[in-house]
Amino acid sequence: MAVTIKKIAELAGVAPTTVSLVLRNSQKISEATKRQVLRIIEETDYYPNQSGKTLKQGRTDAIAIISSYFQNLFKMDFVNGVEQAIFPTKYELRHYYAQSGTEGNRCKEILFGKMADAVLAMNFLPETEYLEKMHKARKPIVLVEDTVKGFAGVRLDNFAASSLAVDYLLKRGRKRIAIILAMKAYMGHSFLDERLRGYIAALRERQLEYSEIIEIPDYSLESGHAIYHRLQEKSPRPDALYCASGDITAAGFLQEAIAHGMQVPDDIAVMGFDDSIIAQTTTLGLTTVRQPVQEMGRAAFQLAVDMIEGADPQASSRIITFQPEIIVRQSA
Amino acid sequence: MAVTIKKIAELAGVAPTTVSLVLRNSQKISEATKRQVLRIIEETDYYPNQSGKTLKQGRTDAIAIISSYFQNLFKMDFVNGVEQAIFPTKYELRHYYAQSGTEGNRCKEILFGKMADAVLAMNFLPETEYLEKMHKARKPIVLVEDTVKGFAGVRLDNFAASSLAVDYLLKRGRKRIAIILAMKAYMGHSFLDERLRGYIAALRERQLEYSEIIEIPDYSLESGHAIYHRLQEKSPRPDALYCASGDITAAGFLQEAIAHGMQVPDDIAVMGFDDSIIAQTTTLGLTTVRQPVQEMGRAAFQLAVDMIEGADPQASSRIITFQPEIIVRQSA
DNA sequence: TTGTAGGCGTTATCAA
DNA sequence: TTGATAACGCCTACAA
Repeated sequence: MAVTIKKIAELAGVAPTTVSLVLRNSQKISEATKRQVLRIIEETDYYPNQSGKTLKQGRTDAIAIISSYFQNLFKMDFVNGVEQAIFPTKYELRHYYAQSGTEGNRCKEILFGKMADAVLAMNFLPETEYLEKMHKARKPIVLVEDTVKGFAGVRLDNFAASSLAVDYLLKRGRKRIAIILAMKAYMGHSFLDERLRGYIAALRERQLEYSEIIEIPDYSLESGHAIYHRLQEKSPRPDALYCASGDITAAGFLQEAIAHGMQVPDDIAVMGFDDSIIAQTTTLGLTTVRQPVQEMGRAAFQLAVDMIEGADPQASSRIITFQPEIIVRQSA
Repeated sequence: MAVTIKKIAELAGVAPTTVSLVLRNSQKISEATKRQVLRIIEETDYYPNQSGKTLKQGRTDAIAIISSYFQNLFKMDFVNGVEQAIFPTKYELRHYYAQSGTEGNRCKEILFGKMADAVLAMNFLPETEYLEKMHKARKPIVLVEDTVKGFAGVRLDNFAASSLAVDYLLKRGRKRIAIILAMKAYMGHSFLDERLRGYIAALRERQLEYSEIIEIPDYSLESGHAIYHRLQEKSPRPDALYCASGDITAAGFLQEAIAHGMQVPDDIAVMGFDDSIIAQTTTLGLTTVRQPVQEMGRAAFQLAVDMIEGADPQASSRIITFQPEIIVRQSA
């Protein structure tokens, strides 16, 4: 049998209430009693049972992060940010995986089943109907990357990101800029559509005629390799590659292009997206569009807390937009 | 007020017990009643409160992962493995951060406070006294990377890893092999000591006279850059670098060395450690010593479950050792 | 300053 | 096949 508050009370010759108050360092308890009780607690390795507490208080002091993939670099950086922010607080982080398509249901399970006080929804977009229901039930949910007007979320200004990238490449004297997109763009991820629209708008604004959209199946290294071969079909060939599909694909392209004797950036300039650790460690430094992912994680956590604690009635519909930034290295 | 099992019972015109049985799909309940109850559950968005369940059952069905850093690539891959293994089970994963030095206490808090049924202890080594106490209390704890005889853990055969690396480099005709180590090696991480001992033993066995230990403060990219400059002081210079400090430092060295016109691997061969995503994405492919980190994560989870469920009395002292493997790319 | 009592939502036991 | 009751460990009134 585990040590409970009752046993501590018994051993210390006080009532359970007293122990409870001591644990929360109440002013109402005399120093002598406190010392006595704390000694017993120390000796018996007593730690309060969290379920009892949770059940009574009706809250878990936990934040859930739900995603339909296990781990990738974006998530790693994001979680890193969340953990930094969460550590000094009373909250803890719980990770839940949800198979693609079942995420909305998982959210309900977690929030209604009191498995967490708030949810950070990564990389998927629950139907608006769901979101409405959550709002009505006052269940805090923060959307990450893909956001919906009227619901809390953190996002990058992906439109601006593409403008930045195009402008930078033009300034570097490039004339034929191709954009690389992962197919997923067409599977309901509005933030990827936004990158495409930003690219098109930027070209139009600058009155450029050349445009080229290269689609790859996913944002893997292999898809990056494939870009090199896809390029051989194109005429005229682009002189710059804007890998809106992420740093990994850019790194993959670099490997294949350089292995085939291409000069980067002279023959072709290459820009990545994200500024993940990959962009920092490619042998030829990768110029990239940076998203402040850790900050986004911290902000998402803060937003969740604001919703939980209800301090700020605006929080539940606040969308925090982060600005991208070009990190210049050698590849462009 | 949230929907509870009582309310469902009331709406369905049955007793709470019945609802509980329906939820667990008991054979004892008639199909008609089941259907009726399930309809109500569906309609009301009822999900069982986990704290109630936990409190009653005395278990959380959660596994905790505790570490004294937020996220890095090893942890990312490891967690990935754990999540793959955990998903199809009833368990869930909770992440806890513990400030360096406070990890043991955090373990107690988590296990005695019923915050999780088992702990995966990453990257730190609780004192043996602590471990004994946990054993006595039958609290499952699995050590990751650094293990202690008599207590459950997963580890890499780091000694063999160094032998493999040295042998590979010798076979490639290298004569002067230096090992790179992060200072942390001397802060109580036996698995890093083991890499050093493996290196020394391998050199001795092959009767090589040259040996060189280069210490860097940490396993960051910048420390990798610094290696290049440290090399300038050495005479004779090594013709091979075994970065036991990890892929990131190897990638850093590659950047700096190539930027300064060195030829890799002709002037100097470079081997990384881990085979993280970094090793795959350096522009010049990084030859490296692979640890099967995801498998280690899966194994750690399984070991934890075996301990929780008590199916295998040996589990609580089982150490699972994984074998390293050389992944050949271009840098060595 | 400390103690008593009741209930949070669930499940296990036993009875019907 | 279903229902009543008690209990898990804690916290919050309220009483002493």
